Amino acid sequence: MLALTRKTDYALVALACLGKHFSAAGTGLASARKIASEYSLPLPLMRNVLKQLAQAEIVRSARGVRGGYSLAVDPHCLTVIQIIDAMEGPFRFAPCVDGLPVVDQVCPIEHICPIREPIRRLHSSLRYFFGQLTLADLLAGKTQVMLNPLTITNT
Amino acid sequence: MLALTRKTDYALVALACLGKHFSAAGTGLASARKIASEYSLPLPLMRNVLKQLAQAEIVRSARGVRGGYSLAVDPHCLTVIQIIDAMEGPFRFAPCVDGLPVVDQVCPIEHICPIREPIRRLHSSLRYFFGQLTLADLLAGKTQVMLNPLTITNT
DNA sequence: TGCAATAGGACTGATTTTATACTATATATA
DNA sequence: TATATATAGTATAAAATCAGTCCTATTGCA
Repeated sequence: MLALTRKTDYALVALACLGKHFSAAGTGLASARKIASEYSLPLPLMRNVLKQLAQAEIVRSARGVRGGYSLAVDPHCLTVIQIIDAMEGPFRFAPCVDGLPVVDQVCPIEHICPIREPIRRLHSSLRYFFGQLTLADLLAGKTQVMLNPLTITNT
Repeated sequence: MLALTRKTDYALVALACLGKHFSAAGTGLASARKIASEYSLPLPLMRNVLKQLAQAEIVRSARGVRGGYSLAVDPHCLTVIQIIDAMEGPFRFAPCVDGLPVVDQVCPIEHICPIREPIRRLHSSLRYFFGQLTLADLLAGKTQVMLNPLTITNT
């Protein structure tokens, strides 16, 4: 299904929450419990999501009683593709897209596949698009993100 | 996972195959067996894929000995979103996107969700993008499809 | 120093995707 | 008209992914 998973969804919520209170001083610590309750999301799930984001070094974690998570990077530098990659594994538009971890193996019919090139281009375009889009863009409430009417040029 | 399923992948291959031989006269009949063997894809799968495309009236079917499938619509009019919708159910960028069949129910926190609006906009943008993109675009080997550098306008 | 609150890691159950099989129906052709 | 070949529909099994739970380790604080 060409859709984000629920975990990625939760990750965006959590990061949006942490991002709101972000400053250069590195403030904005919040526990999984706090975030989950603030948005009425299941706590165990939110825990897993934040753990995964910590492993990807998108958030920093602090253990212990007054522990929690905080953004490890500036929201202007954190792109949606990084978040997707962290939560779902490397983004791929289709099963057959080349790039690091191809699902099974190399496509056995790549030399005659009629959709290989178009798929490859769409993959690149989408990856570029989500690689440009930052958490800060999402956070700016008045931000209108738009894909321009697509350009089709004969080259 | 933000990716097309394998079935959609196969559907694109099949449609590309049928589209190559498309003409106003409505030629280009090919059986599931022929398409599967031409691209070394599992026959039972290709059967299911074509059945689904037939139910969505994207291809026409002809039973019997010299039967098979042919495109039911001009490749210039068949959009990628139609193909995705037919194979995977209505496209949605995230689980929480509104539009017809929301996954479970209405989002219980929509009034405070920090990512609702951005997600909604991305969903619309992507849907528009894939709704503009036709099979003919994919088929034209020299077609370069590009998302323009995204535009962020403060409104 | 014990307790309560926190993150970390491993594990399990549920859902979706992928793939196959079987039966029924239609149809061209020998 | 018998037969071979095709789609239509339905059911089901296997695999992969996703969603959710449980237990352990760490740490601040009374």
